[in-house]
Amino acid sequence: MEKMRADARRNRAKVLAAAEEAFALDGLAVPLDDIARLAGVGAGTVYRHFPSKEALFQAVVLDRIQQFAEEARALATADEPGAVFFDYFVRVIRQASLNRAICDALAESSGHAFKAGAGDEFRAAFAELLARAQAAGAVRADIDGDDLRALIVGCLAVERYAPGTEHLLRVVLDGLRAAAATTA
Amino acid sequence: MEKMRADARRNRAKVLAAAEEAFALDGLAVPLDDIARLAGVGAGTVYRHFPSKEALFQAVVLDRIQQFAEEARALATADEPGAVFFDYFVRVIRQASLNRAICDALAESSGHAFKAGAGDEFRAAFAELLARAQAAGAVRADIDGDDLRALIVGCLAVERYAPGTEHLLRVVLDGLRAAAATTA
DNA sequence: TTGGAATCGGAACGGCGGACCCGCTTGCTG
DNA sequence: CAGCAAGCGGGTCCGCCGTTCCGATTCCAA
Repeated sequence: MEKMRADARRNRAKVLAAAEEAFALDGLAVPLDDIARLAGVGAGTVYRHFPSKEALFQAVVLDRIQQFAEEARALATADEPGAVFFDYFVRVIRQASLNRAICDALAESSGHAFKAGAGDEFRAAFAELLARAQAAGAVRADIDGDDLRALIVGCLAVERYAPGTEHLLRVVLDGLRAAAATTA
Repeated sequence: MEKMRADARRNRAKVLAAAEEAFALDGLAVPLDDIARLAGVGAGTVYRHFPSKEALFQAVVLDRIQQFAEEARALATADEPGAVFFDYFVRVIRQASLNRAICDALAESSGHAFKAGAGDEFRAAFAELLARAQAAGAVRADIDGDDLRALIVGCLAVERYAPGTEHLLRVVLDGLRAAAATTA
């Protein structure tokens, strides 16, 4: 990895940058040729550095997901766990709706996507925030980490279907605040 | 349409039945060849009866959507508008999560899908139920018919991502019940 | 029964997109 | 500076899918 030829390293970086941009805009749907063209290289060069389109995608989103997880861990000891939880939830939704790559990554059926476990890290860290908020009585109790992830996917679908409708996010947030017993 | 040859009419019916089954299972993603095979006819026969795959899809879902609209109109004069609204909402979600075709139909960016206006009929009828529930104070006021459709799409995304998690639907329902001012 | 037209069915076409390969280029090393 | 291996690129193959075409078949009416 370190003893690559200089031009190879340069091209690898160009491909990563182009992929980040292209995936952010159109998600996994972007053709690999477009990424190659944007990077100013041939498709073969992309395959020299990454075994498949999927691998390239994961290389692009992995550190962003880890960033999310890191951020969540840093917030795990904060005061006001309720406010912290909701702020974080909103931030994740906002980031993801600006970046189709994150969207697709979160929406992929859990399991085969991040074998490195970045997805699990994220879910675990988020679940910790959730548990604290629940302990503080700020979030209903009948929800767990997996539910949270599903809700995020749902919010992203709403955002994609009707962009710029932030008040719908509030519906979900209020639903999370509600006591479980409210339901008929 | 009436003076078709007997076998033609029979084949048309077989295609419609096969399409209904296949679309219900896999949505628009199902290859047209599969539908033809399931119907026991050739692809050419499908195209004799429907100008495109999209047209076939609409022929399949159109009357179901209209059925929804009809049902909503029938409920528009019922007592207890709040309960009626929530029941209807849940029923739509349930039906759609059992039928990928309805799912895809509702998720398609509004506009080019049902030029006959079945989609608009549905939205209008649902909006009427919504307005009555809001007038009765059972649903928050900062929501309109389009928001509702977006929420449905979101709920369907949740259901598809994590099947069988009905309690997440309750989160949204409780969010709809909540007064708008609850949000920080 | 039979002629011919409507219908059938699946082979063929075209476009798209992911993966691979091979002749040419380029940069490292001695 | 020269030689060679690593790297490059895009042309190519392959599979998938919507659509079209046409020879074979079936139905209807005279």
